[in-house]
Amino acid sequence: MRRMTARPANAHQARLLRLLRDGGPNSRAQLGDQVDLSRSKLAVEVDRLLETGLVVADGLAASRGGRRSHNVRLNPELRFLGVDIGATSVDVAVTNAELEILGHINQPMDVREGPVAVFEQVLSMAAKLRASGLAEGFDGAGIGVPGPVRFPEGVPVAPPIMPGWDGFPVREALSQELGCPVMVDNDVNLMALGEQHAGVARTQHDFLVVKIGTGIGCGIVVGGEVYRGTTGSAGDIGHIQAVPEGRPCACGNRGCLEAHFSGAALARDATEAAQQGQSAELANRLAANGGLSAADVAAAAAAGDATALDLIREGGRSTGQVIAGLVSFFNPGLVVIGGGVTGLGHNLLAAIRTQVYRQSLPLATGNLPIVLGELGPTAGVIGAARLISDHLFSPA
Amino acid sequence: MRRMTARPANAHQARLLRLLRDGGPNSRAQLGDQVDLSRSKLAVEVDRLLETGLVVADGLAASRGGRRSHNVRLNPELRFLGVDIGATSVDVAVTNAELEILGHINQPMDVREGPVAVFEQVLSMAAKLRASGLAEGFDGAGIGVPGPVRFPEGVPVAPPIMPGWDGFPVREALSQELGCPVMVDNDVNLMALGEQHAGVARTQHDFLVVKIGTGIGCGIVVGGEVYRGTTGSAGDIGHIQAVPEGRPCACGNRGCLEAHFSGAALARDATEAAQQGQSAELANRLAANGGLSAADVAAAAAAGDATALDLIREGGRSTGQVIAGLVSFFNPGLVVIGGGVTGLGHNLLAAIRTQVYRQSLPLATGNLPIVLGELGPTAGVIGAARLISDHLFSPA
DNA sequence: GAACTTTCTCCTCTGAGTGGACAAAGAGGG
DNA sequence: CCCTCTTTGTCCACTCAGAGGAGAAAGTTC
Repeated sequence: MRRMTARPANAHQARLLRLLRDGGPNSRAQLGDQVDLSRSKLAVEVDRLLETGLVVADGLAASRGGRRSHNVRLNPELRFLGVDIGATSVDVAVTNAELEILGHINQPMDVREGPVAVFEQVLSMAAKLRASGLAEGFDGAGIGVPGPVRFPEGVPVAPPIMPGWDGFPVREALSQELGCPVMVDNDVNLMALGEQHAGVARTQHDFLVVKIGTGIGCGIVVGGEVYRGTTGSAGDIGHIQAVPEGRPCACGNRGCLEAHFSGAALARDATEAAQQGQSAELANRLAANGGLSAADVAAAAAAGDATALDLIREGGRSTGQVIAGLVSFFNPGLVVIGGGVTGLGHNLLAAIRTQVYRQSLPLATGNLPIVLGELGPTAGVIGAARLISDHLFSPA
Repeated sequence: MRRMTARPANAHQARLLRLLRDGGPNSRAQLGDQVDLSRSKLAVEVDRLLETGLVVADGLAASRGGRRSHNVRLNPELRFLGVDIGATSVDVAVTNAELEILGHINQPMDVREGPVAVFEQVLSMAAKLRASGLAEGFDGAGIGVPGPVRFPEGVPVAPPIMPGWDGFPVREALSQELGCPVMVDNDVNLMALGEQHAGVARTQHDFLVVKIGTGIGCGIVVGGEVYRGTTGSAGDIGHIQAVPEGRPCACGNRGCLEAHFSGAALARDATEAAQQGQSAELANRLAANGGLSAADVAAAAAAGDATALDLIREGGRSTGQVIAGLVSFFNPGLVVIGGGVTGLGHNLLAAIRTQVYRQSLPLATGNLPIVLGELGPTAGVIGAARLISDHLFSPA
């Protein structure tokens, strides 16, 4: 199949495409209710979209008491590629234009191997999805990387945990390989977009998404739009001081949040505790696996291990301490906790909530939900698809 | 004079009014260069604005090598009232439509006396300005209060330092009294608007303004617009923890920034130091004035008093600690320090800078100016005038 | 089968906006 | 002083987006 290259010609068409993306097949009449255009003008724009092939007829809908309506929908052959590069694994997924996941692969990986090796892996994963018949090609791709990005150019800048990626033209390179438009963003921002599109943040305009994985980052959404900051490093909260004179951090300071609580820090602390004989449960797991991960701590806590629970509570306290400051400052309508450590579940959440509600003022916390993300590992790839579709479904 | 009641009829007219506000008198040709409209359309809109009386002809400009242009300008008889209510004083100013201050009064006051008493004072100050011939009436007024505001309604909510104001219909009441449109906002947000309009932040889109006065607050500007948060309490950073297990705060917690550094905290610490004989300089001033203020500390530091300097440095360190976190999170392009304690000047600034540059990552601080506000006590009233003019100069 | 609903199309009308022609007013050179 | 060039401002004809109404098409309900 030839890939679509058409783009909406004006703001109305862009608006219609997004409505069809978010609301599925729709009749002209239903679209008209949402879009504040006369029926005649609406018909003209829909017809033009049909001509471009971005939108296709989708049969007759059931009657609502009168003439049955002719539905239209986004072309079901459109395909987006969503890529979420983490510190230690990659997610690649194919979606249709309505951002439904048609196929999803996760593989372990190490970003520190550099862009060339990682790209090869991503492309072979994409090829695999294509070979399985899910897509003949891609109309657009979104990709998230675990570090700051100069967004307009789609280039990582000074990423601490991904040496070798600084200045690598991710957007340009991937666009060449795939032959389609590409947008690049920070992985946390994509997670925020994902939760906004299909998760817990669907109705929110101003919210935060705190992703606790190998590192810690925060996605910021202001007025429904992702806020990226002046140099693309907004939300980089891993190095905010959580514990004065605390543990030394790779950044050179002491007491950074990331040094006290993150997938890596938790594994380290659990290993120490096991080695010092503080927990038989953790020691057993250490012996069995030759190492400990956040998942081991979660399992131990679930099994009632007090040491594991303490580690989680202490981490939640540090995290809550930092989030409390952000809540006072930003006054969000929602805080979403996500990332690898969400396996720690409600123990973690409870510790964070306690700290935030204690430290922030009532006006800011009064009606503030603090919840776990709803989409788990798919948040990133859905956000990636959303990113590129927002780009493509905007006036040329 | 009859007050203007006209409003721009469309976005073009609003745009033109703002250009004239920010750029002063202008010819049609110059306006056309900035506005991306054909000369014919532009002429039509300018003519309509002339008809409303919002804009008036302003004679001929010098030739630029051809026919001389007919300048137009905002009606020079338009008057805005800017009111900045602080914790311990009020500023009231009159501006023209170009937001130039024509008259400015400052008087001591105590917000805790409640809205009725404060309103009376504000109205008598406004009457005084009017009586001096600066205005025959007001076309709009902006007013700032030292606490969170439900912005759309113009009503303070749960303001900690201003009991009695909770839910008081400031906008409605002032509008009735003055007979003109009124907008209400947090005093810190107005300071940010002021510095954006006429101060150090003129070219910035994303920046923070930290106001250190009786309390501490932060104005947040995102994409050129003030961000107010979900419940209007965004920027309320006074109760972020700066010192773990630090001084008890009125809010019930310990170690809040405001408990360690603010006009009130500084006066308290200086008094303690003086009483304990740590500083002869401060003790002298205490004896002379019967009390100490931030200004005394500034004077003592300027005179070389080591204790005063230490107090300032320590306060700057705490403030810098909190700002460092905000910088990591928000990645602003500029941080402005303002409010009463800016009298402490460069000693304070240096301490803040040191702490921020040490604690935040290079990508966020690399090109980040941290500067004192440029407008001093006029920032608030200019911001107030800007607030109402933004409101009036937007499509009806 | 009649009356009422809903959907969609077609046609006419309005008003925003463009762009070109032209007039007005000045600068500068020979 | 006159001619040419430049800039500014006005007028007018033309295009196109969009609104809104009439009416056809297709169903439902009684």
